[in-house]
Amino acid sequence: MRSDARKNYDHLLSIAREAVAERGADASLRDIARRAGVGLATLYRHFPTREALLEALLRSTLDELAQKAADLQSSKTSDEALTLWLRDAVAFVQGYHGVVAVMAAALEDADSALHASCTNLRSAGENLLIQAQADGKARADLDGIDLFALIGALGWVGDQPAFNSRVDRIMRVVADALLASK
Amino acid sequence: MRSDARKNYDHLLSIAREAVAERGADASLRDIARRAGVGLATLYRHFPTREALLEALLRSTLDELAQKAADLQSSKTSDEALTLWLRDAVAFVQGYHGVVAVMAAALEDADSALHASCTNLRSAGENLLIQAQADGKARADLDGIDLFALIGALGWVGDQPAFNSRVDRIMRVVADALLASK
DNA sequence: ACCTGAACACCGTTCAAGT
DNA sequence: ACCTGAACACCGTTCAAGT
Repeated sequence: MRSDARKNYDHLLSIAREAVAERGADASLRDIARRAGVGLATLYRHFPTREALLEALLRSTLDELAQKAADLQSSKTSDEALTLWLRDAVAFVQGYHGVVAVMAAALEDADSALHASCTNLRSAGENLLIQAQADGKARADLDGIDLFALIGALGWVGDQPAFNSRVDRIMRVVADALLASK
Repeated sequence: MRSDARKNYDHLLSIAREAVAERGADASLRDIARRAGVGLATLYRHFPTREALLEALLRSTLDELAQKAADLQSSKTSDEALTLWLRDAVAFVQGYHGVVAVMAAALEDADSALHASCTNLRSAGENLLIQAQADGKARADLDGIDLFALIGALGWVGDQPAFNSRVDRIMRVVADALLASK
């Protein structure tokens, strides 16, 4: 990449980070380009789709979250690991309004720029779930996608101003449900 | 209302019903007016806000759902009533993409056209929850707003194509969590 | 190789002008 | 009393033209 292009790329990404934190996953791309002082087509050149932009923004965080699952798995009991990771995953999802809907779509769309990161994340959570199930600590009738859906649902709850203050409590209810013996 | 106005009103409402069923709660108002063969300002005259349109669309269904809660309360045991009503509420929410986010906002906004219907619905569910709690059949650490949030969360799950097939299962998990003894 | 401005086809919302 | 068309300020996406 040419150095002027690199500079635009980095600057766009940092402006986009602010915009997505403020406005959520469907922040105006036009506005991001404008605030970055760059032509709109330049944004499209670097990030051909919204998913590509979000992927560049979130990849490292998503990878860390997946890594965290592996770490917990080797350092905690399976039920603790699942509970603690759920808390981390929900905390992440809370940080970016609406991003989890995009991630849910990416899970099914192999062409999405976010597909690999999301599949990786699903798989990381799935491993925790499987271990807890094998230990008889988690409900046997759920899989990794259900776990992803539950995290997404908690993200949605947190995105609603009316419910935002209740996320922690509702998350505990969900955690209890996951870890029920049924 | 003049008879030509009444005709426009009714026709707009029936077109809007189709559009919202197809496209969800943020269906294009412009498109609704166009399909109804009416000027856009005519739509705004009859329904000054999107909430006003949704209210006209959903009021009777929402009232029925609240009534259903009362019926179940007097005909079933408290835990059965809560489970059955949850199922109905989730089925409703599934029918209209994104509508539950608007309803969540309306719960907090006393000026919203949907405020009364949503408060009424929350209150109906709350009664079922309180009864079940009094019978020691439901978790004591949740209230009517939490119940509303859980229904909304299940609506969100159903709105994601990747998760849609899992709604019933996840709803059962939530129901079990609600009815846990904790 | 990279960038820009303008174009196209959409929105929601408001308002002056018509009957 | 009711309706319409046009205007305004936004979108996302694409593409010819510039350096």
